[in-house]
Amino acid sequence: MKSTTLTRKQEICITAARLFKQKGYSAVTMRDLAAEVGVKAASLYNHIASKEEILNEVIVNIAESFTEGIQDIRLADTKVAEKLEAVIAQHVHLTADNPYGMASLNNDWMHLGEGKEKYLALRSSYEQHFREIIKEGKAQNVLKDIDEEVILFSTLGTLRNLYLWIPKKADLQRSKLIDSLCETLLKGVKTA
Amino acid sequence: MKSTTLTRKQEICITAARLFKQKGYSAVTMRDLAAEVGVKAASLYNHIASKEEILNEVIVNIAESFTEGIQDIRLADTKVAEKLEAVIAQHVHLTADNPYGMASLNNDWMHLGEGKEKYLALRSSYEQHFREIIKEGKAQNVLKDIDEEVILFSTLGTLRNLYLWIPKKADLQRSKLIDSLCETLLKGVKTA
DNA sequence: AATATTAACTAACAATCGTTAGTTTTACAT
DNA sequence: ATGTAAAACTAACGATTGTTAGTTAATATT
Repeated sequence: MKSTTLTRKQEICITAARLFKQKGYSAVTMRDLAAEVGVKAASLYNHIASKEEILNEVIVNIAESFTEGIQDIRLADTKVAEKLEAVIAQHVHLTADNPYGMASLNNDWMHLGEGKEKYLALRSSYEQHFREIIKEGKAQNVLKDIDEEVILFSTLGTLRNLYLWIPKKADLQRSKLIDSLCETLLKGVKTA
Repeated sequence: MKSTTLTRKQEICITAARLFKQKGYSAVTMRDLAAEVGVKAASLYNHIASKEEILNEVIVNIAESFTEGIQDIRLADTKVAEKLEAVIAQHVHLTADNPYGMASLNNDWMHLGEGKEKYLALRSSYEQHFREIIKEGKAQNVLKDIDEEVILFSTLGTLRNLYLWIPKKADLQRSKLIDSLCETLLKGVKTA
């Protein structure tokens, strides 16, 4: 049943993510969502088990992409500087592909039920991989001797907010954006 | 009636901000809030007019502090580099003084009713002042020729997330944090 | 001590919430 | 054409929402 056209369930989840970004998970009712899909609320339950399952669907997939991606980057046989650029590039790409989902991931993860532990584990793992790359950079003297946590959260802080302005700057090409972010985010922490 | 001890209304708003950070405005019920204050839900209405008024109280005050602050910074008779550092320092101070309120400001402003326009105007004004400082910096060749919007949102992205990790790093002194952030955020965009 | 004000309480309201049950329509394979 | 399964519908449920009404206890003022 793999198809190029969207499953109804996928359509529901994509629409839900867009609404979640606008008002937050708790403020979006199943009737809101149904109206946006063009259907009555009860009909949604032919495709999904609960409101919470939608949130899971929206968040966990992205979280997995991020964590798997940064793991590959970290283990790759490349220089630290390239790894850092690759992390930034991954953030731009995944965010541009799904800015609404990123909003949910950032703001509504606490409303996950069963999946919350899994999400938190993925996020923790992501941050740990990032930290290790930074440590490697400092050990090789590629990065300045700035507090690791400051580097980590300063960089992540910017990257996690990408979802807020990538949609506004549709004209801004990804490659240009990645270059600018590398310049802005990395020049302050690199030694050379 | 000015007093050093907290008004009951202030206590309610402070408690509310803490809950809003944990679960978001929509997911916090008046009964949740009342229980946390140690009172029944109906009693809250002896001090506040509505749930929405609490959100207004929480958000608009901070937004005003930010906008007034950056206006003073911009108009001050100091070098651009010092202005940028002052902006970062203000963010650290206001966030450390009220991390819960900052969370509401970032995530729940869309649930403002009557006060939403005012908030949006304040935010727009804040960003405009920031942009002007950046323009000044580029004109004086203090800042590199990077897209203004990238500089603005990259820096703001980090600063707006401060509320998430300042509470976790209580040991990290403000002055040290400000120095690290100036180094991390500004070295990438400054010419020298 | 008597009075007025503040702030707590109980009880309940209308509205809306996520969700379920039961039924009808739609679409497709035979 | 007929039968079957997917997906839409209407109606309603119990729970919870923000809020109001009416009342009582505590505090301050006279």
